[in-house]
Amino acid sequence: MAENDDDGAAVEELLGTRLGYLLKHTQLRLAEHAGPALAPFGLDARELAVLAVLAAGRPLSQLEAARRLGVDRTTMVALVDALESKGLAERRRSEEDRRRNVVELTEQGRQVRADAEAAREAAEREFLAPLGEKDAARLVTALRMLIRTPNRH
Amino acid sequence: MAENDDDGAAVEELLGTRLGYLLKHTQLRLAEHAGPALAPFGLDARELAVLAVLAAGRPLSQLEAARRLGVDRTTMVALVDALESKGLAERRRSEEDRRRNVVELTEQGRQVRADAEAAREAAEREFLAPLGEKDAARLVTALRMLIRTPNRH
DNA sequence: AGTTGATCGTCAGCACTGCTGACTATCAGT
DNA sequence: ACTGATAGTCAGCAGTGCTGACGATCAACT
Repeated sequence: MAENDDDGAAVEELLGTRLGYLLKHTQLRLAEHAGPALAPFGLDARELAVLAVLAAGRPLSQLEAARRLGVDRTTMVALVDALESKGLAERRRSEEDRRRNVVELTEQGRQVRADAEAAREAAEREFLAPLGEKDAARLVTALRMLIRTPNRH
Repeated sequence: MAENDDDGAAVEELLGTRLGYLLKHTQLRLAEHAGPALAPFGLDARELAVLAVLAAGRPLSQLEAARRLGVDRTTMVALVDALESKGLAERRRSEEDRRRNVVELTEQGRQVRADAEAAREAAEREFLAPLGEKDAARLVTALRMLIRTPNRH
């Protein structure tokens, strides 16, 4: 082959410092890893995140849940649709403000959430394992900081 | 407001350990930051990555370029279309293997690539600044390792 | 009461990305 | 010449994320 040895190394050097590339492919790898872990529960990561937000405190309206997840309110419609059709959550008209749909987990939803969360955590730990505990923690901290830091244009 | 103080803190604790959430939102923040930096060149990050791969070594076929970037070959068609229409790259039928389109940068392409790369690097440095040099380097190393590590299912 | 402006949920529709499948042209081996 | 594989192209589909519109509802003001 004319394909010499530069393939791996060159790509490494070219793209290995591109933050966008690194983030994107890390995400892809994580999805490959975590997807199968959640499949048995009939959930994907986004749906599980919604369950987690709903299970956290007092019942939330769709918009509140959307804001906490950083998704659009129109996206949340489909998300809640999915959870409702799976019997994991229920919409209920708010009595105080009848514009709002209060979304609450069903008993099954609570159960599935707990089990799926455990599976997700295990999958993430496994995914991060090659870094070692200290570096894994540093990675999480770093990402959190980058997200929180306001954009100074 | 009934919205108490739990908002920020609760989300932090709930989602701040979700690797998928962190990666996704870090990417969003980066895009917000780097997008404007590349806009003056009429490029987005993906197109610039293609330019970088093409400028790296000997001329590549579309498929080779696609493989190095980790994109689909059908996606590369549109990517090269865009670069060609901007006068930054040119397709040329390979003489050795007439199935292949060798893609080469134009002089303008080389120029734009160099300038845009500098802008991208500056934007990324700025984006990573809150971490400090050491932690920024650690982040890059960690992501690289996660990508390279084979998925052990 | 009536009016106005905002908010929440919903839907239709658009854009972008990433894929599959089919097709043509070409190559390599038989 | 025949076969199987490969490169590029295109049409089409699915997922995601948005905008714009709409009806219902609320809050404030007249």
